[in-house]
Amino acid sequence: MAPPSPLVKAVKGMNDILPAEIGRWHAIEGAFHRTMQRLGYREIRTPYVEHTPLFVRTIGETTDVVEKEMYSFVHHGDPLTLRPEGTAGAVRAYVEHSVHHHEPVTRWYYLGPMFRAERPQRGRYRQFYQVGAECLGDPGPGCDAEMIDALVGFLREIGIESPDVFINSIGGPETRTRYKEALVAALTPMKDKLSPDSQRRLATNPLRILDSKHPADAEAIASAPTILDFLGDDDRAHWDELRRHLDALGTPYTVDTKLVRGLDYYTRTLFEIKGAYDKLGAGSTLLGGGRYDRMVKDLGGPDVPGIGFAAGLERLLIASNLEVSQSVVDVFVAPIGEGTKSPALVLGRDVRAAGLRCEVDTRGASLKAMLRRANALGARVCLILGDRELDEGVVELKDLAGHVQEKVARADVVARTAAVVASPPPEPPRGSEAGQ
RNA sequence: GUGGGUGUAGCUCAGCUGGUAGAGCUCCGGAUUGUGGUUCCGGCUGUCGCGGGUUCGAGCCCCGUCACUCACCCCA
Repeated sequence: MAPPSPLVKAVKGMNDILPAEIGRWHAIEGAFHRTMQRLGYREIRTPYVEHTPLFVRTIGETTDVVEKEMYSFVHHGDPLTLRPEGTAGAVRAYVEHSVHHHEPVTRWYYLGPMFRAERPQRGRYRQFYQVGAECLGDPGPGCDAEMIDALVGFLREIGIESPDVFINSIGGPETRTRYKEALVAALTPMKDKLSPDSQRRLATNPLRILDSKHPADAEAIASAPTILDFLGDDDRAHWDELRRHLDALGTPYTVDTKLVRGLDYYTRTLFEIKGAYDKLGAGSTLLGGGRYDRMVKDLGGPDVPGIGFAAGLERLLIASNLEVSQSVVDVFVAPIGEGTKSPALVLGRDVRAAGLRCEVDTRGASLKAMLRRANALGARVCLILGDRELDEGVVELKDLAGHVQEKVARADVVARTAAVVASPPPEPPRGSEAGQ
């Protein structure tokens, strides 16, 4: 291997997605577009860079994301940050454009890169891609149930066998305050036994202790009070109705009273979907979301509730077993001889005008090399154009899957090529292995 | 940020109790002056991650460092 040169080395945690893999990305992104559009969501694209205080305010000052994972910098005196998640920017846009004046309910989805300076791991990168959506203006819980149900359908559609839904409610601010007090009261006596992280969180962010996987915390977590017991009447009614809707939709779920999130803006409904444990290892959370009824108002907007979710595309890619075609072109044009290059270019353009994908080889390579490349590109048809064919006004049309070749008049070539490309490939010759 | 594992050709990897590098795949060419995918033959690519140490001699042992990776933390 060449000596490592910083010039040709991607930044840690940021990687290239090469054309060989892009087909799978397109497949999942396409399924996501379709899923969300069927639900009446429209795509929004917000900047990758926002003012730092937007994230500090919405995500929370004491969260790990804000404390140590943001790519922040000062540009001409402005504190700016590469977005670590999508909700803050979407809500900022909602408020900035006074969208609530135009419509009572707003359904937006997005997809794109996010940035967090974490230690890279399987399905976890510093520049990573999320798909997500926000529904603003509907307090739920019908909206919540519909979103969860649709996401289960989406995951199944991209080949994730049995997604597991986990839900919880952390109520509103009053519920949370009362619960926090009770939790701190319950855990303080056993503070010495807690992990160092959890001891610190007892003061800063006690809810997060519930999420700890540290063995030292297991006992404390098991004995901790359950937030569902602290829900106020309204929160309780919201929670019960969510469960009724999910039952009506036939969406299986598990109540997980220990489910909390690392972002501070959530209220009431929280959900998480896991799956493909064998492929993802520790990071088997495919998707997470929840309600954030106070964020719009906190940012100076109207008192409008919201709910949203985000999923990591890299993880969906790992979890999904979608197979996609590796074919790059349908047709390959192979000119033989200098004088055939121009006619080959014209032929290629004519073929493309019929809607076919086509590469013209003007390297001047041998016919053998060109056919090899046609094969490697997954072309169905190779159009061979030499001086002989040019003189006769014909093209040799080779069906690479059928292993047959025919001489076709130049005027008929495009139509004939389209017909061959559209025809099913013949059965493999007997004696060859049955394909899987 | 913490802990473990791994760094040998473009890719996947072998390399014995230390004796100055190999296979398969890919790619290129030939067998077929103009016919792929199969077959046969041939060929290209390496500061063995980097730096230092031990040794007559290090891909192999020791130290450091960097990168990758897995787990923790956290999150999608």
